[in-house]
Amino acid sequence: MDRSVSDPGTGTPGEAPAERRRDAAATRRRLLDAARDLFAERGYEGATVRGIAERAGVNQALLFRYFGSKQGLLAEAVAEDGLERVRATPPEELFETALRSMLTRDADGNGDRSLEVYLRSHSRGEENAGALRELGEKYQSVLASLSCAEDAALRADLAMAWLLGIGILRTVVAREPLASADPEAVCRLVLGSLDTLWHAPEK
Amino acid sequence: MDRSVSDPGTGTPGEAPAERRRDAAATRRRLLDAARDLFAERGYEGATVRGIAERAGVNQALLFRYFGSKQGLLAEAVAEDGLERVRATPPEELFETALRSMLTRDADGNGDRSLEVYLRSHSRGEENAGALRELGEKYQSVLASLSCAEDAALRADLAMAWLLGIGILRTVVAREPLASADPEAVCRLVLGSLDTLWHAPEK
DNA sequence: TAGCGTTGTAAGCACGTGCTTACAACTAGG
DNA sequence: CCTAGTTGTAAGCACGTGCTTACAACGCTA
Repeated sequence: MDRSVSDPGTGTPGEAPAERRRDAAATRRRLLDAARDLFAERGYEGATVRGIAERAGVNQALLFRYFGSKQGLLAEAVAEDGLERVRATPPEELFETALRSMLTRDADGNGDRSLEVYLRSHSRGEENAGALRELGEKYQSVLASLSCAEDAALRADLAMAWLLGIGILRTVVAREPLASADPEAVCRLVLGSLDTLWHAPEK
Repeated sequence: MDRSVSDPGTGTPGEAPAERRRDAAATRRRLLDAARDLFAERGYEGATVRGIAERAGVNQALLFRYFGSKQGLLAEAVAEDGLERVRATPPEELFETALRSMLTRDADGNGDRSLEVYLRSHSRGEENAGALRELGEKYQSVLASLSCAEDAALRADLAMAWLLGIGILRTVVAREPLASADPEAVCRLVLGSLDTLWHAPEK
């Protein structure tokens, strides 16, 4: 994983590690970034290895050299981006953070696309379910901690379902008025209803 | 399959139109049914024309004779099943009806799969978005009539998002405990939170 | 500078896909 | 019975896919 590179000699010895013409670590990164974007935009099946390699500006054979398979690439991309956010966000903020990332178009290009990747990569049977399973379970356990009801896990699933559904309607169906709605307005509506979900009596 | 044949000619002349050995209308039906099921189970891209024809017990060339293309088949299947339900269900019952159909495994085989088809057929760009657009808009306009807020359409989108998200988590991710949860318990939680959604103040 | 492992490249393989075509088998109308 | 149109069938085409392989270009080390 760490494939770190040392200073090639004549390059500036400072922080900027002087562009190399042949840099395995750099092409790995480019592939990872391109994969994350394309998986989010077109789904796992819709994103082709040729497309990913092209967006990364890299020969497609290198994709298989560094990640073994398309699934391997997905697994590494999800593990890197998705799990990182879940780990770094306080539980009580996770839902709203994820919701906002779903609602914010990637104007500058970088938001967290991990949930979009998640929801669009479950297509083919259970082939790559393994890679996504861990991310889903992380979300579930964190969200479940927000309700003290006995069926907290079920409520967490329902919350995540809403997250994914909103993602679908926005990014793949492009449904109006949701797609262009003010994120604040959506947050207000969703978070209000979610409060009811968390605190509803057990039976 | 069973393609049993009765005697043509001497058959019962009553209402039952005596099975014919070559029956265009019947094979159209079989194709339509098989398509609805497979689109729901594997998604539009995951369902192959060969798979559909096989499940229907029909030569795949006939699929193209009767429906022109895979997209034509999808359009007709969605129009027949999905639109019919929206038209036949009272507005105030539509959400719960759809939710229950999402939560009820097709033990006997026939439930309404139109929403599953909807959520799993938006994959490739906007190719077949046309066929699905009408169904989505129908749901939206009916659900929007349940709230008298100015942003009723947005709230309808959010409600439908929840529906689709629950479908994803249940049928494609197979997430526990949601997948095996008691439909009644899920309905109670979701409908309660949805009530908050419909009646939340505008700002 | 010579050698050698690492990085990048081009071409292609095997397979699955949606769809077409040429033809046989059946049915209905005369 | 004969003929014409309808229904069913088998084979295949063109293309896109994930993945492999054989090879060239490069850069570090000795």
